[in-house]
Amino acid sequence: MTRRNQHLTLRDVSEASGVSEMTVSRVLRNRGDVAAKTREKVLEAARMLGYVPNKIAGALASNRVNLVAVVVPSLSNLVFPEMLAGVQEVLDGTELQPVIGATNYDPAKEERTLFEMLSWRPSGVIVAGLEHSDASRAMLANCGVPVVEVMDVDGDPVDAAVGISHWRAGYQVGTEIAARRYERVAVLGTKMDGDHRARKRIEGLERALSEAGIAVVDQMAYSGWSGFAKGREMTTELLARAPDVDFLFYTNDLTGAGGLLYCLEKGLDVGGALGLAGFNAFSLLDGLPRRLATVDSRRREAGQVAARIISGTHVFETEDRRVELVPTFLPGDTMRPLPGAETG
Amino acid sequence: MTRRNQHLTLRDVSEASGVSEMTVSRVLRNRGDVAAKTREKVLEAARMLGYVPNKIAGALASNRVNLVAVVVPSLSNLVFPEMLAGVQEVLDGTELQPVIGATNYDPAKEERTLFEMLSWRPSGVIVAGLEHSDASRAMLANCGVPVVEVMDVDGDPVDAAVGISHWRAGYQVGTEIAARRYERVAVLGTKMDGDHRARKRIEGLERALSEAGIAVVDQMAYSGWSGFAKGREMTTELLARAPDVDFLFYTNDLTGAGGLLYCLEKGLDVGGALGLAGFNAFSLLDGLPRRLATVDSRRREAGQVAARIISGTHVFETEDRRVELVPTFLPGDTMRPLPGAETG
DNA sequence: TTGAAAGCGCTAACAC
DNA sequence: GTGTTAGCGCTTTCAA
Repeated sequence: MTRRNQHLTLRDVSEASGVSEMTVSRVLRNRGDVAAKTREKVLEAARMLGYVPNKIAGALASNRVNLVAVVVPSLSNLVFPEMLAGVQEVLDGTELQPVIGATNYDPAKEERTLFEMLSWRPSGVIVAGLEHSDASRAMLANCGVPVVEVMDVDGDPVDAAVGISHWRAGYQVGTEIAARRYERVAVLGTKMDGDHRARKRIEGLERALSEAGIAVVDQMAYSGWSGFAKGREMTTELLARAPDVDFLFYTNDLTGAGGLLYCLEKGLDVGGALGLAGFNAFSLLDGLPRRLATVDSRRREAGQVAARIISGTHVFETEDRRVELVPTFLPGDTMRPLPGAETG
Repeated sequence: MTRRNQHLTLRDVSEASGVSEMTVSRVLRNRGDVAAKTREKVLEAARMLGYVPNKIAGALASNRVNLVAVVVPSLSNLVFPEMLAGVQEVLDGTELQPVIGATNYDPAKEERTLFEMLSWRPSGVIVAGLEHSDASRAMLANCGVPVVEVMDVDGDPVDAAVGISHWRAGYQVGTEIAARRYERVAVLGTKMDGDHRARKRIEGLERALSEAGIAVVDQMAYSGWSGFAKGREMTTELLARAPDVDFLFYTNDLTGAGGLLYCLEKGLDVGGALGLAGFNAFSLLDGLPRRLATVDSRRREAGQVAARIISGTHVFETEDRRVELVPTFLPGDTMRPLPGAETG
């Protein structure tokens, strides 16, 4: 063996089939006109040998890479896999392939991941959020391919942006709370610096409440991972120190569900005197004892649209390459009815 | 502009710094001896220009690719992101980068994804499960890099395998059920053909039960996505048609949690006359009204070990390149105590 | 310590 | 319809 490595090359297929490398290449890419008989010979040889093309060489020669870089903070938070599912769904109908990287909510890690991915010269970049380091923004601005910032539109996109406005979603929840005459609202959120979307939701909520003359009477943040237990803990603690609150807004459905379970156990009048709301509309949670009020943040669609933008099949309606999706408020069973609404 | 594309090349950096391309390359890779002054000039020029190296050309020239292909059935099922977290955690300490692909539990899609990924000549492959099409197995066997099949060891690995034995995990649950004198067990599982691990758990469970002379009195499978609602539905239906069952085994914690909530609402004697168990030990669910009996399937560790195998830092104890992790049974509060056990 | 030449495996462009 | 030639941007190798 004098071969540099164990991989087969076009040349091997060429020799095995008695067809020139170039024609072999054409067959394997379904390009140009190749005689049916030649094609057969080539495919047969390739199959027999178990030839796997070398995309690296192909990409270098053609200056085309069918990879789309997708950068998310985390895969453990379900919202990101759900967005990715939307991306994959759309890209599956194209030649493009997603390459996924996680940053752990760390801007420096994001910067490194982007650099690494851009050095593979992808055909597009999808990145969660609008907040990035200056260096990251510079890379994105200069990478020469479409860049879509997803799951948020509150800010200044480098190129395109797709998602809901978390600020407005929070604002809407605030108006719904106010309309239902809740008056002493507490916010149970996250301590994570990197979670800009949760922060924006809270800001929107606070604005709506303050416009309605309602106070946020208490606020609590946790660090670490979201789960039922965290929602329980926070709720226990919060109700202990502010027993007169009448509404609990959780920035996340999972902690909200934990809080809901806790409140039900304690026999609190959930959906009546005490209102509860989460955020994200995780379908996983359908089937809780009560449907938690929540907001569908439309992350799957965000992924779909982002993928369409990258693949060039999206038509922008506005000229600023921003696609604002409309979040859906779902009152569930944990907020009292609007005053004046009919009751069955 | 006569440039083919907008990307900067080593040559640009070379010209800007007045240093040969070769030396620029050395500086940018921290290779060989370069005078401190030269190094400075080069780094300065690269930074000023915003040079991003072209890994495609680099990989072709060096025949080295720092990518690890990771192929999983789904990202929506939390077990896979959790395994991926383990992979990422370990690879973060190396030069290697994971590239993730999802197959949607479809062997044909898996085959295509593997082919696609292998054509990028990764340094290693991590793939979930031991069941693959013949073509997939052939590709894996011949790809010339380490291949780790994760999250299962019941079968014949192509190369290395890391994970728990789902059969034995199921068997263990069965012995725990038998030891607690439950006698009429029902299994609530999945219809998905591709979910071999769930199937193996059920088989192990059935074996343990039959050895103990216990019948599986009913079985039910759902299709589609796992969530609380599915657990509720199945439980409702099952208890209607087999009201005398005394144990419900769910192949999945999420459906198990739905069932648990349902049974509690109905006032059933959960943890006493009626036993319940799920599988996977999702920490997200800590904080349910009762801790659901479950089994930790150690998927994060599986990812970690797989990544260590790929990066060459794992030392095998046996010679068959199989690492069997031991699942942990967690009785929670939904199974009655062992007979003869002390009660507080 | 630095540079020049050759070539990685493929495809674009053009010739036949 | 098929083959030939050149070269993608980098790294390996060897020479200075």
